[in-house]
Parts: sequence; structure tokens; C-alpha cells
Amino acid sequence: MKLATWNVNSLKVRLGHVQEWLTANPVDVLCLQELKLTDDKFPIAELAAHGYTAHFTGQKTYNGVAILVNHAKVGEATDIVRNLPNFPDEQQRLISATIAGTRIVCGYFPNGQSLESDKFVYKLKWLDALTHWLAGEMANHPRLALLGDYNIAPEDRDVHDPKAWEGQNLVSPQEREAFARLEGLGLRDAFRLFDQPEKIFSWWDYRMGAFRRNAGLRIDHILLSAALAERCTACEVDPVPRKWEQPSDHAPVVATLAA
DNA sequence: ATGGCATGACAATCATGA
Repeated sequence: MKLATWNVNSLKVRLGHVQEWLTANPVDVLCLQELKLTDDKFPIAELAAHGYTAHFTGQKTYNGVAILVNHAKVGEATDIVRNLPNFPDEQQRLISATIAGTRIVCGYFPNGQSLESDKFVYKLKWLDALTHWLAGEMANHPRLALLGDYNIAPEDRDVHDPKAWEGQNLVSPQEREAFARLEGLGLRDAFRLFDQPEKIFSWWDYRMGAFRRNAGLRIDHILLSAALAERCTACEVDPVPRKWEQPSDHAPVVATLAA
């Protein structure tokens, strides 16, 4: 079973990229973030034509998340839940579904903007609510995967220039502690289950030729419960779509699970 | 040097991203 996550930065603009990527990478589950469209604009038929059933919760201009399911391989998803039940929120940032006995949680974590911002307070509150809700969710679903754009680089090795970024939004101690609390629930960072090359990132700024210079951050993650981590045989970032014309600033991340 | 680039709403700039 292959699980993937990709912040597409507008599904309207990136639909062709998603279709092309799925054709080359027919994963079983693809979690999408930053749809930037309302539910009535979601390209259900265009994704169905590629073999994927979509479950989504959208929003005008901002946010929006979806879970795409290769139904021929893994069947249909059940028990779709939108948002955090313990955190009333206008912003559409979370969707969960059960697929082939695995609980899939797809999240677009708040950016935070800066440590002085109200948005940073919101980010930490959202993370706290997510962590508390996940504790119960994991008790009900031993096989659970949390995929998405976390907007947190967990360690300095996930940052192209740790000195320049020290203490800033996306790498601050508060955010890294929140990430560690997720791990404290028993979740494992699939990427770090394996030896990895240095300087692997999942996001590069559109500006200043950041991708060409590999000036990026690893902020998109797949966290796995113990029952899934022991079955995980690989986890990789796919930088290829970042090289395409008019790309998302994020790259897909893929985890492979043995049967 | 607080820019730079991209997207969407809106109709010239502005909010947001990370």
C-alpha cells in the first residue's frame, strides 16, 4: 500500500499536475492540501477518470483538504470526518477516512506567519487540539497515518540554513515541541525510519531560485502508528513535479507499506 | 537590503503563504 501527501497550492491550477503525477505514481491514497476552492468547484469527475474517488472539504481562496482513494485497489473509504470535533473552526484543514482498515488523517496545519502573530497562537492551539483528539483516534484505530503539510521542520537537518532560520516560524522550539508531542502519542516520522541522503526537503520558496539552490525545508510529513511503522518499507520525497512548469512550491511525499 | 514569486478576490492593489 502506498500513501502520499501533496500540498498543491490551488487544485484548480494544479489539477493537470495531480493527474500526471497519479498516472506515473498510482498510489493507493493521495492526501491533498491547499485546494483553494469551494466544494462545488471540486474536480470530482476529472479525478474519477484517473481511478480516484475524492473526499474533501473546501473553502474559498484558502485552505481546503482532500483524500483521494484508488478504489479499484483498496476499495472505498468509510467513516469520513471533516475537521477536528474538539476545535470549532471556519478554516477547512482536516479530513479523516478509514481505507482498507487504516485510519487516514489528512491535515493542512496552520502556517503561523511569525511568532508574534495571532496566527501563531492559533497554530499552537490547533496543534494542541489535534494532539488531544488523535490520542482517542489512535486508541480506536491502531493502524493510523497522519499525512499533510505540517508547516514544521522538526529538526535542523530539515532546514537548508539552520542558522538563518533559527527560532523563526516553522522551526521554533514551540512548534518542534508540538511535533514531539505528536510523536509522543506513538507516531513515527516515516521519513526518519530510514537512512536518508542529506538536504532532502519538501518545500522551496518560489523566490530567489530557491529550488535551483535546494534552499528548502522539510515540512510535509507522514507520521505512522507503531502497527504501520513496522510495515513501512520506504518513505521518499518526489522532487520531480517541482521541476514542472508552473509548479506547486511543495513536493509530494510517499510512504510504502508492506501488505 | 523585509525585496523576491505565486494564487485568488477583485477590478488596483491586497491578504496570505512558509
